[in-house]
Amino acid sequence: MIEENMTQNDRMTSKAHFAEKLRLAGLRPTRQRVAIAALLLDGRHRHVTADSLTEEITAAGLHVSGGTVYNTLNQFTDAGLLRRVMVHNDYSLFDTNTDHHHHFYEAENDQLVDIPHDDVILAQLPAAPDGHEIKAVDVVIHIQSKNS
Amino acid sequence: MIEENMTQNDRMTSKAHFAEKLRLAGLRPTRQRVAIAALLLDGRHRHVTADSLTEEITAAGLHVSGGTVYNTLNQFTDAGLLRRVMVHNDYSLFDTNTDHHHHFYEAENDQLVDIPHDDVILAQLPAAPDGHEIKAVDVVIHIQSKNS
DNA sequence: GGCTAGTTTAAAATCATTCTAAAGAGCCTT
DNA sequence: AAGGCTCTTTAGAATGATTTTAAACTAGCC
Repeated sequence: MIEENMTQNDRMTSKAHFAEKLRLAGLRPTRQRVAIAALLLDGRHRHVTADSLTEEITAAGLHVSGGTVYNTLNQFTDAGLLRRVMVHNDYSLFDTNTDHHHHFYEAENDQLVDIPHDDVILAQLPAAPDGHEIKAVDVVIHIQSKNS
Repeated sequence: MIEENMTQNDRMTSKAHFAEKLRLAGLRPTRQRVAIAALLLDGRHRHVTADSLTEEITAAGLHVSGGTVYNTLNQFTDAGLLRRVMVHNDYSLFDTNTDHHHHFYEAENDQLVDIPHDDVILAQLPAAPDGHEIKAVDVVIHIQSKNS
C-alpha cells in the first residue's frame, strides 16, 4: 500500500528502507535479501511458497538461486519478518502478515484464507506444562464446500 | 486398556473385532491392515509416524512393506480412524485419538502433547466463507522451556 | 475351486528441501 | 580506496519422506 505511486527516487529510498529493516532484524542486507524483502515485506498481506516467490523474482527480472530462496525464507521467518503456516506436509507456506491471526484452509484447492484478528476468541487457554511458556497459538479451521 | 489381560482366545476375538472395525470403515480387512489396526486402534491414545509404526510392527515380529505402512496410515486417516496432526513439515504425525482435542507442541525436542478436550475454549468461531462449512478446527499451542 | 477387483510388495521415482565446496560480496580497519 | 575476514550466494549433488510402479497375491463372491 505504501508503495503505490512511487517515483524512481522513492524506489531508491525504499531499497534503503528494506536494507535498514534487514539490519534491524540482524540480517546483512545483501542484494538478494533486499530484493526479496522488497517483494515480500511491502505491507501487502499474502501467502507465498518457495516456488511462488521464485516466480515473482523471475517476473521482476531478477535471479536468485533456489538454495538462497529457501535460506532467505527461513531466515526471514526466524527473524519474525514472516510467519510459517502449517496446513499440510506437501511444502511450506509463509504468511507476510506476522500479526496475530488465524486461517481458514480449504484442502480441495489448497486455498488459505486469513481470519481477521478478532474473529476467533480463545477463552481459557490451558496453562503450559511446568517449566514451559506459550510461544504461539495456531488455529487452522479446515473448511469444505457445502455440496461435497 | 481393553486388551490388558487377554487370553489367547480373546486375542483371536480381538482380531475379528478389528476386522469388523475395518469393514465398517469401508476397508477390506487384509492381514496387514488388521495387524496395524490391532497396534494402533486398541484405545491407547498416542502419536505415531510411519517410522515409529514400522518399528512397532517389527517389534511384534511382523513385516509390512513401507508403501503399505504409508497407504494404511493415509487410509485410516481418510476413514476417520486416525487423525493427522500438523506441526511441522518434516514428516507426518498421526494421533490415535480422533476425539476433538488440541495439542501442545515443543519444537525443541519435537514433542507433541495432547490438551484435554475442555482445556481450550473457542468462543465466537468465525462463520465459514459463503458456500463452505467447517470440517475441523485445529489448535496447536507452541511452547518452549522457560530458560531459553 | 476358481475369478476378479482390490492389495501388497520391493524397488524405482518424485519432489521439496538441505548440504557442499567454491566463488563472491558486505563491511570494518587502515 | 585497498586489504582482509567473515558471511552469503551459487549450482549442483545429496537427502529423506512419501508416492508410484508393475508384478505377485488374496479377500470375498459365484
